[in-house]
Amino acid sequence: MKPDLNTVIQPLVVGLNAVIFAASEGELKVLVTESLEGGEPALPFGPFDPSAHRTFEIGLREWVRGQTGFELGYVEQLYTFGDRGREAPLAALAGAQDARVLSVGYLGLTPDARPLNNTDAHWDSWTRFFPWEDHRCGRPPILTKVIEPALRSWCDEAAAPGRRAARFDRVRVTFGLDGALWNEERALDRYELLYEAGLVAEAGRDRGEANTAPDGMGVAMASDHRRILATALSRLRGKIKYRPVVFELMGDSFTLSDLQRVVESISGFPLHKQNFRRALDRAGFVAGTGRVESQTGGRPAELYRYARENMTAGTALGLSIPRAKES
Amino acid sequence: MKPDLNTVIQPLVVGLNAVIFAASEGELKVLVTESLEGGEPALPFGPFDPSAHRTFEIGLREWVRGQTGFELGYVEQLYTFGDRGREAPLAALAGAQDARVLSVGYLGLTPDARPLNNTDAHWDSWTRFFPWEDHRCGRPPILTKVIEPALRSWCDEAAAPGRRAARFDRVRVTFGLDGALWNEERALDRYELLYEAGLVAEAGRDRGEANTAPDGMGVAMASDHRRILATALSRLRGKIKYRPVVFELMGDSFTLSDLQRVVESISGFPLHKQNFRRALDRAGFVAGTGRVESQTGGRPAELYRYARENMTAGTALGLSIPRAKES
DNA sequence: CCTGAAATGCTCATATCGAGCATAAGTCTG
DNA sequence: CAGACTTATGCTCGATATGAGCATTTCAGG
Repeated sequence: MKPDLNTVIQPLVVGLNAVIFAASEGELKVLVTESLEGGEPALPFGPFDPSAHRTFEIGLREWVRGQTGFELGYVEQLYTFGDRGREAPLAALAGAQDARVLSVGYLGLTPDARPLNNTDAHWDSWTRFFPWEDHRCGRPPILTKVIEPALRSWCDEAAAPGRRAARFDRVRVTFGLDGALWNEERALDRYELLYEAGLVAEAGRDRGEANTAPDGMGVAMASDHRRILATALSRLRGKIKYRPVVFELMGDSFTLSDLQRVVESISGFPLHKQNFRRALDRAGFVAGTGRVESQTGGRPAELYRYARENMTAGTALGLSIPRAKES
Repeated sequence: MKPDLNTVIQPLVVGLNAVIFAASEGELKVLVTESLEGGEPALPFGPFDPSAHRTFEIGLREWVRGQTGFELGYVEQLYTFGDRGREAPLAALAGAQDARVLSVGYLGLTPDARPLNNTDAHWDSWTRFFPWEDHRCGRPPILTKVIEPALRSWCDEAAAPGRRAARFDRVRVTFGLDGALWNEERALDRYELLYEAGLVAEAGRDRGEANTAPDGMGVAMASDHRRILATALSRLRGKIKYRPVVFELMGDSFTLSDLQRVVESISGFPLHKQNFRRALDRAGFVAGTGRVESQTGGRPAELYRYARENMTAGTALGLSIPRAKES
């Protein structure tokens, strides 16, 4: 159990992958770049330069500032991805075919999706990549029409009856079939299951086989970037429930409906408006500014701001997400 | 925003640090090794060999199996630690002074703390490293007598009044002073704050300065291992609330009091026995076996087992932790 | 001025939580 | 061997939170 470090100095490439979220017009957007060869959109990737950066986080912030000109608010490490096989496209691109690529994934939040200059990156709604995760207007048809039947037959493909049952149980819980509840935080599990079942384009691509993914299963991303994005979405969906991180996505002042729309866009579910407000009220997260926003189409809404000063009271630290009835 | 991988091929050393928890006699134990030079206990460290292991997790499981002879149940990635400065002790030991050491921290759970053969590792209660985190017999005296006064004067040391207030707010929330609640999941925040305030021995050591830590502040660990352990404890404390991971620490059958003692040992708080049982009941986590355990000192307790089959029902996936009244 | 749209205020049944009382079934002690 | 002690287990009760929906307010536009 003694460290034996000499044996592990190897060609390793370490980079940072950032999932940077912003909100604009009540939609959660993610920063993606379309420039990579192969035509697949990718997450921004930044080299980690050990000699220049004392910590990952400092490296990330600096690189984002340099590339996009804006400052990241909240930053959190997601996961370190190091499976063999994931590196092929990137390593080849860098002329380092034999290197193993590790990437440390980070989640970053920033208040507004300001236009980006001098880059090939742009803001894109996450729903483009995970259409089955957006239940704001009811259960997405793709779930019922395509995914469920495909997953059920994937279960039946398993050889042993025991494995069939195990597969089905997993499908049942992750996708909320047959009475189980859909848990929005399981976005990563769902993506991984779809990948295993060959229902997303990356599955065939990574094995060098034909694409078995049905239409409408969202846009594939380079390397394992869609998995990283799913990790970020799952993390964010969980996090907003016990930390007031949504406010990192809001501007200085916002209406409660704005805030609700952003939370709905994150969680992928419609919320019960009155109960959402009651929960906000109880938590003391927001304070009215007195000013109003009149461009609402109805009664003007009061503008609120994040009540940072109340945050130290520290009873409840998260948002409650009171789901509205289905559909 | 294009990847520029050539610049990042550098002397990087990547290893795995495992925080392996087990429960014995109702106490949460962690696997530590005392063999490193310097005399400080350390977490088990395993090299990550990219050519041998397809994924981190496979590498970790194999290495733990080889070193200790037991199988890890639940495994979860914690965090990737890569701050400059953390590597000095390890890198020097490996004769690679100029290398940057990254380590991917993992949390592993295993049912029983079986004796270890052929290693210098042993099981140790986590309370040895974080005495201020154990509130099972009331608020630890060290908090009131040593930590609180020291932190308050650390706040006063700040130059600007604004910084003083900011420091104090942070102390207040993390340590639950002046009406704020103690949140057991903030174990990492508390350790980091104590480190910043120079109240743990690692703080002075890492800066090459004199030790300013008071007595009774727990045992220091090599490198940043105590921080990694704090990360693991925080993660585990959070996790048991929304995933039934405690059962990975229990044997095949156990009494409800056994289970409660383990949860109390993890969370560091006494639980309300009846409410704990009610919550277990509602969740359907356990099923009676009919057998009883008579060595309880009182009325014999029924032996229960983890009801894995109910887990797929999937309404509530975590344990509720009904705290008992303070002291 | 009337109507539609959204914001905001309030009520009610139900589920959950924290706390404590009561009873059961063993061991230990004199 | 009875009574004390210890731990397990069952049950109740009030306070609080949650899900759902009704009612009212306040604007823009015709």
